[in-house]
Amino acid sequence: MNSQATPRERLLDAAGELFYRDGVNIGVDALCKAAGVSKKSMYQLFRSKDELIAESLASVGPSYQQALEPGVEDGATPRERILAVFEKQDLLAAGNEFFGCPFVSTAVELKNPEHPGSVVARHFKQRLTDFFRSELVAAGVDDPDAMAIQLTMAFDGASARAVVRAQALNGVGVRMAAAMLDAAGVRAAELAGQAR
Amino acid sequence: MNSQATPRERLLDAAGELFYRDGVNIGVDALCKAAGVSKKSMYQLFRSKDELIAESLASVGPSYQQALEPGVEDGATPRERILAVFEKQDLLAAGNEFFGCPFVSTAVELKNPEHPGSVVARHFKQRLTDFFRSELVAAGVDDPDAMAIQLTMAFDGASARAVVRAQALNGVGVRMAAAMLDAAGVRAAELAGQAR
DNA sequence: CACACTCTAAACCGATCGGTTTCCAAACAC
DNA sequence: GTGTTTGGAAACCGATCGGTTTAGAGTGTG
Repeated sequence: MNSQATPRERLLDAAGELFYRDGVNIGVDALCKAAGVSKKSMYQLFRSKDELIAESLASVGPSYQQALEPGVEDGATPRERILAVFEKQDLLAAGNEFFGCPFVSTAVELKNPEHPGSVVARHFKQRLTDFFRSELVAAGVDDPDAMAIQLTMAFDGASARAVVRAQALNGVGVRMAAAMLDAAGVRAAELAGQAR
Repeated sequence: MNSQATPRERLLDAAGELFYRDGVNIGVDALCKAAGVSKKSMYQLFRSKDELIAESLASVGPSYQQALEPGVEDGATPRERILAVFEKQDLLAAGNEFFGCPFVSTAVELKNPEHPGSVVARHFKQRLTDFFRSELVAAGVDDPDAMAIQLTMAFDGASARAVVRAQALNGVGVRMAAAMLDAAGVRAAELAGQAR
């Protein structure tokens, strides 16, 4: 295992997984047991369970983002780069370990928008919208702000569908995004922001 | 209050509200206290808390649906009837008592798709898709099934946005649905399934 | 060696969890 | 009147909640 990782790393890893899989209401005893860390250590490293929720969400955030967004070096078109996000979501949702977007799920479970975990969730959702927006600007669409918001909503709606139906998406998210890009004039053939 | 309602009705009402506002992890003690019903009565009326979750969700379902969907007698066009759903969602999300679609929230919190509450959630989400589909058929769109699914995802994505951002939607959901209808050729002027 | 530091294991705290039981008052039957 | 039923108040059950504390093993450093 990762027994040689520091207690903090083990806690953040276990928390990221268990809060996602079982919900934020899982007990700290089970959490510490899974992480192989004593409660004393946990409460030395984190002020409270709420803080651990927020920090673990912030720690899984970048990797979740990296799992969705294509790397900067990928020379694909904006359309392809945007659709790649929905294709990766399609893959994630097809697994039986999918419980929705961790940021949305956490915000939904916490209910309180001022909870530190909700603040982290808000931040990472904005980053996805920002990614869409920058690609849409490169594609030269008319209203990249509105379109980026709509793509984010399509993304979260697809997530919700996979959770509620407990089924794979089978491309419905990808096709929805593709239809939206079609309607906005972001064709497959055209290159990023360039004529011909 | 509704003290003259039966204990069952009081329980379902209180459960529908508290499970939504505080999450399904709220305790049965708090629930019974809010309903003015003893735990003994509750466990005579419902086999378990899980069953109460499912039955209360099923009991609020129709009213939530009725709050969103226009009545059958409303002589509006399919486009207007579909957009009316998003406009009512916009109103709901503007209130400070909005915590997302109760069906999606419950499914997300329960995690287990076989939980009776998850089954109820699945059922009511399908009914919204069915409503969209029947309107799209009336509007004569090419692929009403796919479009109904996409509108449902737009709806749930808008819900997620309102929750994560803890803000009103300010029409972003309505505009997204309108854009989708535009792209599908469901114009404001045309009447239901009739050539001019 | 002694000392300091970090860490786990586990007991402990009061509160609450889902669920059961006892007791008793009010409402009903006849 | 005497039953019977309904249902609320509250005690009770073992388990778990978030959080604190004690004890002691392990790992340095000097």
